[in-house]
Amino acid sequence: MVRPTMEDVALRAGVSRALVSLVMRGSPKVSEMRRSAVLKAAEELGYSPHAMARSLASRTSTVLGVMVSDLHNAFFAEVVDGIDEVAREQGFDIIINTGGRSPARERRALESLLSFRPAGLVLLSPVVPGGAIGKAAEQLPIVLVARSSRVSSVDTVNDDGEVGARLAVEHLVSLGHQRIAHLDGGEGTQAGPRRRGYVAAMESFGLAPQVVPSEYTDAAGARAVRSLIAEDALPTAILSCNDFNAVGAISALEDAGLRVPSDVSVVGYDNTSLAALRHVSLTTIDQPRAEFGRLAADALLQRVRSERTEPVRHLLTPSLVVRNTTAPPGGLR
Amino acid sequence: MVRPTMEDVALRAGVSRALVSLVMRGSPKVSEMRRSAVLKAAEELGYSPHAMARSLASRTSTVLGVMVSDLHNAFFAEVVDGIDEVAREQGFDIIINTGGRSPARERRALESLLSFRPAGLVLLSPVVPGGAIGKAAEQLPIVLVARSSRVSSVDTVNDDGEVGARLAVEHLVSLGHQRIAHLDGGEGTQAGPRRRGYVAAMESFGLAPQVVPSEYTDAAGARAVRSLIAEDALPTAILSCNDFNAVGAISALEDAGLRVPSDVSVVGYDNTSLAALRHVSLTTIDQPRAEFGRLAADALLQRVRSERTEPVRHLLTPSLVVRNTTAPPGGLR
DNA sequence: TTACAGCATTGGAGCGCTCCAACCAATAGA
DNA sequence: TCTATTGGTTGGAGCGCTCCAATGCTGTAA
Repeated sequence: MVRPTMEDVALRAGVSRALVSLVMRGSPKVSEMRRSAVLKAAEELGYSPHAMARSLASRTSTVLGVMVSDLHNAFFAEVVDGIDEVAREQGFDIIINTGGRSPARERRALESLLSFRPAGLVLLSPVVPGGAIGKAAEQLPIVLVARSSRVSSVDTVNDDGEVGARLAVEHLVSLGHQRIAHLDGGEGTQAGPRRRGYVAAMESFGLAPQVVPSEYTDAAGARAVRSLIAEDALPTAILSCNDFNAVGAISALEDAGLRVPSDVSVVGYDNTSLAALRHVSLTTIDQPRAEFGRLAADALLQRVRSERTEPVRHLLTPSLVVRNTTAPPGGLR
Repeated sequence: MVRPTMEDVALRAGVSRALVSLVMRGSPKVSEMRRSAVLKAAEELGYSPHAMARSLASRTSTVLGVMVSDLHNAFFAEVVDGIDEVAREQGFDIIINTGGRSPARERRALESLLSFRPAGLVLLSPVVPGGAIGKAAEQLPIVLVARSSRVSSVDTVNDDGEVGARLAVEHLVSLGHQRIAHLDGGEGTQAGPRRRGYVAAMESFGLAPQVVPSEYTDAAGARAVRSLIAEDALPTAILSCNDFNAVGAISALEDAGLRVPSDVSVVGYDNTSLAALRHVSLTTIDQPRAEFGRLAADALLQRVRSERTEPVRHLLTPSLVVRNTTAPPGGLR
């Protein structure tokens, strides 16, 4: 249960502690003979450097902290993959902590992450108030993903929800739809841009927008569709605020004896793994998630290396993924 | 960008560094007067303790490392929730790292986690060879979740796949099914117990087991069903190795013009959020995931506090969740 | 009065490492 | 021959903290 230290390795290799340190950091000014002797001793003892002592002594860190607001959402997993890829390439490690969607828990996660004095922090769709982020940003570089900020010391990476919604509308219009409703995400992150993009796109085609209040869950999607049916206001196509909502909408449509896509077309948003299941096969808007992560890590590392001080605002363009829930409206066939 | 140290707080509060340390650790032997003076100074300076320096000096850690083999799988998110809950209660923090399902990456993640010298480690369904785990177990307490081990210094928490499979078979038999096939998980973790439980349960009812090779994906489930149809060997009920496989199976059945559950019943395994979607509404086997996490954290903390040395092997009992993909076989109605 | 607890407080050593100035050949230049 | 130069190596200080033995106090018993 007790790990060997540099001192032990030095003793065994018959050199000084400082020399072991040089070898461990891959310094070029060590003779081949000593280097191999040190490496051998380290191997035999099962030595590996103590990251904390190292970071304490060097007053630097090779760790990037990542706070994931919700581990249950696979969206973030892919962003983390992107971050990890870039961090690894540049010799950084990442540690993750989760906020469980609750501001209090998130705050604690942030504190915990900060107590490790990482080189920088990526916050994935955080729900803590902006003030807390601004305060943390005084201590280290911070990048926000899927959340905007006006703080100039903070970089942001987001998808362009307006473009995504427009893509969906254009797709539906090109299929011949004119009555297209939007099941709105309400307070949810990114619901605003998606709604605005939908309304703008509809108006640009001279069509009347129909925004239906809803939420980011399948139950909410189903509820919204039932209310549309009850009011006899069912359109020929639906643009949901996300994939879960879309799946709920589809199931309510089917319950009502309607068929997707022959009677009603449905488009989701996010291209979650759910959408790709053949049983669902949902037409949806894809966001380049891994790219989010890569750009976030790049931006962060630039700040860490003090290569840049002006903020960066990445706005990535989403793309349309056509599957089997969209078709021309029934009347046109 | 520079955080204040204990020295700064001590200076401002007009006390010694050691006294600040006592206050920060909530020692009872500090006069109320000094305590509030220190707290006030800390507050004003925005001081928070340096976790690494603390752990270096105290030769202890209040951090638990968690390695998640696959962040994309929501299964682990709930286990992490359970770990987090218990750790927090007992004054520990957790840091997460991910192995991305690849042994090489996982090894690196393990190294990275170890370099922080955490008090202990929870490995969620790791794919690294047992040797690496055993070696790490010489350095700190380790608990394995969703993976078994014979190493006596390692605790394990698993679900009883045999019981789960039996529950599914019993449910189907009670509905009147006699021809029940199992779409097998092959090499996947926990596929073995599930298969054994299925075979044993079938035999205990005097029924002939029908094990069909498959995998833990929806595409594999669909493929397996198509091959059953092609061979004219379709049973009246299917027990899939997991939920994804089940959803794939359902979609292939529907493609073939069969209806679920009136023509064929399908049971999944894992009770993922997918299964709960109304569009899917899958009968499945639920594992107490958060409980996995809680037990794992408890076991780990016992070891950390040296309260126990003999290994613990938790085997949790799963339960059946009946939804809308199972019904009596068509012939009986 | 002295002695002795008991309590709050403090300085110093040390955790495992990095960094720096100093050092020591061995070789090169004059 | 003497002085520089260079490449390799080393001891010591110090990162922010904890822990411990020692210190100064007050209050109480002898």
